[in-house]
Formats: sequence, structure tokens, C-alpha cells
Amino acid sequence: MKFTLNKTSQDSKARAGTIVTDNGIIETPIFMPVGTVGSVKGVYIQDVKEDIGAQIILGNTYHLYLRPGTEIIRKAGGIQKFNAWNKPMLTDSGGYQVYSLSQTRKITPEGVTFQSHIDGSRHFFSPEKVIEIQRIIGADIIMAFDECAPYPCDYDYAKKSLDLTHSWLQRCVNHFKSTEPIYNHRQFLFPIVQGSVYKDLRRQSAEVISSYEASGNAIGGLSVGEPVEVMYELTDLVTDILPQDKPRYLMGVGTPENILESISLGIDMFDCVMPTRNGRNGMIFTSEGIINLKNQKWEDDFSPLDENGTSYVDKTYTKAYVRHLFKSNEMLGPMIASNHNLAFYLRLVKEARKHIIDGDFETWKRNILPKLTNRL
RNA sequence: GGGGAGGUACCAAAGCGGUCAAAUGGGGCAGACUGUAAAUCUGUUGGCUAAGCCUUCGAAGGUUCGAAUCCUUCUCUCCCCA
Repeated sequence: MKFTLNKTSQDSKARAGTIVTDNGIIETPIFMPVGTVGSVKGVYIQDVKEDIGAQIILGNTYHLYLRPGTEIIRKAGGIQKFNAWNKPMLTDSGGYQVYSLSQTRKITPEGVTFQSHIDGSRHFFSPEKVIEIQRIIGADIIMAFDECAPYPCDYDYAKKSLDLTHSWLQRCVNHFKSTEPIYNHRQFLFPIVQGSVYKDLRRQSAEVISSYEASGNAIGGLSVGEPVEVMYELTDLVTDILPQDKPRYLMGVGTPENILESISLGIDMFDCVMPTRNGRNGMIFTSEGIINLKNQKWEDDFSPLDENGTSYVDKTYTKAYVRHLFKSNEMLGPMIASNHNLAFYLRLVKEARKHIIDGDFETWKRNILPKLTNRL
């Protein structure tokens, strides 16, 4: 994997770069649509590719391991073939499920025992096993197995959790180095900075992670409920330490505003369920502001979904019509909203990249921000 | 014409003497959602000068300290038989 920095801003840490993988090129900053079980929920892969213009999408180790299971994915020839995406993919390690499924799992130094959310069956994930599964899934970028600490989280827990994440990282790296890709493209392992909301822990973690000289580095454990200022402050602190010449991935972030602010702090890669999940629930991000399509005010608004949108759904459908679809529980409503939101996100980072290259990113950001947060 | 069942809030439907401004669904209105246990979840849904008060359970009378609940008449709907 090759990362080239094309341009760095003068007045912030924003950067424009290019990642080259065996399955394709990724121009950063980039937003990666989340496709947990191998599907970007409610959106045709053709549209993810062409209309939305995604360059890389996510999959999830825990979910794909449970269903359809590694053997099916191996037989399919890897996840990119299985879901017909055929382009770069990234798999999360299941570290986030350690957090979100906290009711049904048990953490030990050796690994995590999970209960499947599907049938309650028990499974064990170790760093080694997670690497093995990700080899079989076959994403271009794979993630280290970490513990995403909850928020709030006391210092002692955060410190122990961080030590655990670091020891798991060493085991992930060892196992990664001792195994080979199964398909005919290379894979790259990204370690993850943790440390909850504690600056010294974050600093320490960023240093440990940097020492691995990985192809790219991630920041996890943020946007789990802490105030956004805290998230920005910690991101800022961590990007000062992480290598300049490697892509930085802020996991699980965020709102359009979060993304632009984090780009200023030196982040190159993002993923978030927000455009798809909120889209499914009737919320769309538009060039004029945020719209809750279920609200009565759109009942007879026959203007395009987004006058300035780039997706074909934006001018094909009216707000009133998509509202009607939501009120009628038609699956087409969530599909259109998801398509729109993803296109909006991808266009946002594309514009950000353009303005970084043009040298006016901060000015552009200041001008566009009020519209991004405006509630219509 | 005879027999039976029933009319409760936007809809459906509980309630059958006080703890009922009235369960529960649905619908409506609004909010939430950040490495997806989510096409999900939460709040709210008679009025007001609002820890209280007022008007509501087909209509009108009545019994009772007290009625959506009991009685009388009227009215409307549905079902069965002719």
C-alpha cells in the first residue's frame, strides 16, 4: 500500500493524499460507507460505486464471521467478490462489538468471549483469530483487535484497557506477519490508538502505535458519548504524534461537521453509520441543511430532495414524495435517503479535498459549516 | 315483522359503581441515532389562568355521597330468522 501526500494546508493540518491498493486507488480525505454484513444497507452496490462514488467500503469481522461464516466467504473468493464490489475494502476487527455488545461478552487478557446476537451461541475472539478471520474475509485494510472503552470510563479502567489493546496489537502484528493473504491482493494492518479521554494515555498510545510503522493508523474509542470538544482535542493531540506520511483513520466519525473539523486536525479517513442509519430513519443531510423527512412541513413540498445534490435521487424525487414513502413504511424511502446521504458525504469529502489542493480549505469550511448544521 | 349484539378519545378496542381524562394497539405529532444487536428506539396525543380546575365514554332524563359503568325512554349500527 502506497500513501502519497498531494498537498498539506498552510493554515491547518488538513491534507490531501492518495492511497494505492491492489484493488484500487483511494483519494483522501475519504469517507467510507459502512457495510457491516457485506452490504451497504439499502443501497445497490452499483450505486455505491457510480452514483455515490465511494472508493472504499467497510465490512465487519464479527458480523461476517457469524454470518455467512468464513467458509462461504472463502469459497466466494473473498468479500469483494462475494458482494460484487470488487474494489478496496476495510474490515473492522470486532473491537467495536466488544463495546456495543458489552452485555453479552467477557474480556480476558487472552481475548473476548462473545455471545452471538443472532442465536446466543458462544464464540471466542483472540487477536490471532481476528487476524485469521480477516485474512479469509480478504479486505485490503484490516484492523487490529482492540477494546473500545466505554464513556464515561475511569482512569484505572482506561489504563488497563489501553494496556490490553497494546498487548493485543503486538499479537495481531505477530500473527499478521506470520500469515499470508489468501487472495491475490495484499492486505495491510492498521493499529488503533485508544486511551479513552485521558490525554497522557492517548499520547502514550499514539507513541506506541507509531512505533509499529504500520501502513496506516487509526484512532478509536472516540464519538462514544464524550463532548465533541474533547474528541477534537484528543484527535488534535494524537495526529501531532502519528506519522505524517501514513494515512490516519478516525473510526466511527461522524457528522458532516465532525468530518470537516477532523480533516483540519489531520485525519484522512472516516467511516460512520450516520448517513445510512439516519437516512433509514428519515433524516437527510442536504446542501441547505438537515431535514427530518417525517415532519409534517414536507407534506406538500414538491421541490427536489436536494436542489444541489449530485445523486440521481436528488432531482428524481421530491421531498413530499419521499416523506410519503416514509409515512407509508415503504422500503424505497430508506433506500432513497441512504443513497442521498452517502452521495452527500462523498461529495463533501471530495470538495474538501479539492479545497485543500486549492489552498482555501479553511475558508471554504467556515462558509459551508452553517449550512451543514442548519436544521430545516 | 321476530330475535340477538352493540354504540368509549383520530381509528380499533379494554373498562362494567369510586383508585377513570379512561388500559392496549394503530394512526398522528415531535425527538434521538457517530468503527450498525437499529427499515430502530423514546416522548407525546381532550381543554385550561396547569402540583389544580373544566368538559368528555350515542342522546335525554333518573338512581346514588359518587355513573363510561345501574334504571327509563329515544336514537343509530351490525348479525340471524321471516
